[in-house]
Amino acid sequence: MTAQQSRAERKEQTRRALLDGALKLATVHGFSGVSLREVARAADIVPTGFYRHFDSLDDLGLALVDESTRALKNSLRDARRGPNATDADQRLSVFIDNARKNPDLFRFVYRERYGGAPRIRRAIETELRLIIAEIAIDLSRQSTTSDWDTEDLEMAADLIVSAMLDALAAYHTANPADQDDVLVRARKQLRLLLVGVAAWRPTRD
Amino acid sequence: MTAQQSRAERKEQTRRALLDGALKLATVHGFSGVSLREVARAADIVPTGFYRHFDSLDDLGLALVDESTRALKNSLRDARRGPNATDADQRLSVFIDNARKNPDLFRFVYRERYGGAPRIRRAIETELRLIIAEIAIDLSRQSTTSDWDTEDLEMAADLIVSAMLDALAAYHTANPADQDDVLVRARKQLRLLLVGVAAWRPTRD
DNA sequence: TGTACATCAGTGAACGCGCGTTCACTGATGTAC
DNA sequence: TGTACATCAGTGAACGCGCGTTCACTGATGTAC
Repeated sequence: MTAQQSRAERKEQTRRALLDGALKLATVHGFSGVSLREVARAADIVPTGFYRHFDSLDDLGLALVDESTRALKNSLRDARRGPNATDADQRLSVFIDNARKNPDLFRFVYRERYGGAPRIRRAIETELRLIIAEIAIDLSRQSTTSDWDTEDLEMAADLIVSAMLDALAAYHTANPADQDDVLVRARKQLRLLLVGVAAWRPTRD
Repeated sequence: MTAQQSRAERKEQTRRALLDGALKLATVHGFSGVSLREVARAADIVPTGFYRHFDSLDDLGLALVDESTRALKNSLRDARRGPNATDADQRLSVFIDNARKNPDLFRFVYRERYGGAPRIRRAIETELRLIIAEIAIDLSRQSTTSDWDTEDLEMAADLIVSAMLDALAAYHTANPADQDDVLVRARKQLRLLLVGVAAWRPTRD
């Protein structure tokens, strides 16, 4: 071996370039508007070289689902574990700061959640359900939810996750001058949701 | 004039067939995955005939934004005006019943809201803002919101609209056996939101 | 360390296909007189 | 009511283009001895 990088290392680099290129292109016209040839071009390989890395664009999309939902999960965990994690405003700030570091990944989640191809939509829905379950467990530690069952905890967690994704979408859409307003609104929304959780009582129906 | 229908009437019929065909095709791979030729085929005209009705697929898409957001607005109005409109559960039932009558139209709204082409996304966002403003006015009539300003009313209305769209998406995705569970959850979510609105207090920040 | 062979990431030509759009057209519907 | 002309929804051929996928290939990297 004479090169600085092994064959495997360079293959991995190309794979990353394909993933990054596809993610970037997906922000323009959505993932289903991305072509294999475009992605190959972005990664500086010939179209046929794509197949050394993925069986199809759909497969690459599923890899992006993995990466993007992992990033989302980690950001939400961070938000719950950071300093002052008991303060909803602080939590939102940590989450948004994280999301800002890799906007394309987060955009991928909320865009493809409903807008994508069936396989990708389903994969995202599955991952979101896991994230929701995690947040539900977190909610169950609050004193006001001691008599809630799992289903109710998840319905509240679902509301929180969707609201955060919507807030992120609004944040990305707003022009820079309005982004602070979007954050203020998102903060109020999160507070309203938590107030709702504190006041809501399960009913028998 | 010898025919049963005037030229204008038949043109209008073809236009409808184009809109309906495009809407149906959009449920499969999203509106940006729909081709002009497919749409023409669905309406039983030759591809070039399309241009007698729309300048481009994007223009047809904007017409669909109009129709779908109008349907959404009307359903939400219905829900607020029906019998027992003071009962959140009743409201949700009316809304879902309406939505069930034309699932493709409502699906178009939540899919293209984030997943669509830029012009379409922007058009939907504009229409949703109007709907949110309408609901905000409605919220302002509740006694608990007497000291809220417009911005706060809209942040709550925003939360309600997004939650309803998410609930609809979940409803459409669920297999028939689970759809009732989805409705139960949506009902609880709406109640939680309204409890939140009743308990939330504007803060000065 | 040197040689012979295997692996395999990326190449490049070629294919058939559906796409959006142009253009000149047809023939039924509509209008003026 | 009848005739002559205008309108215009839909036609059909043609175009150049980017697409996904096949295939046999090259040459650098890796491995066995």
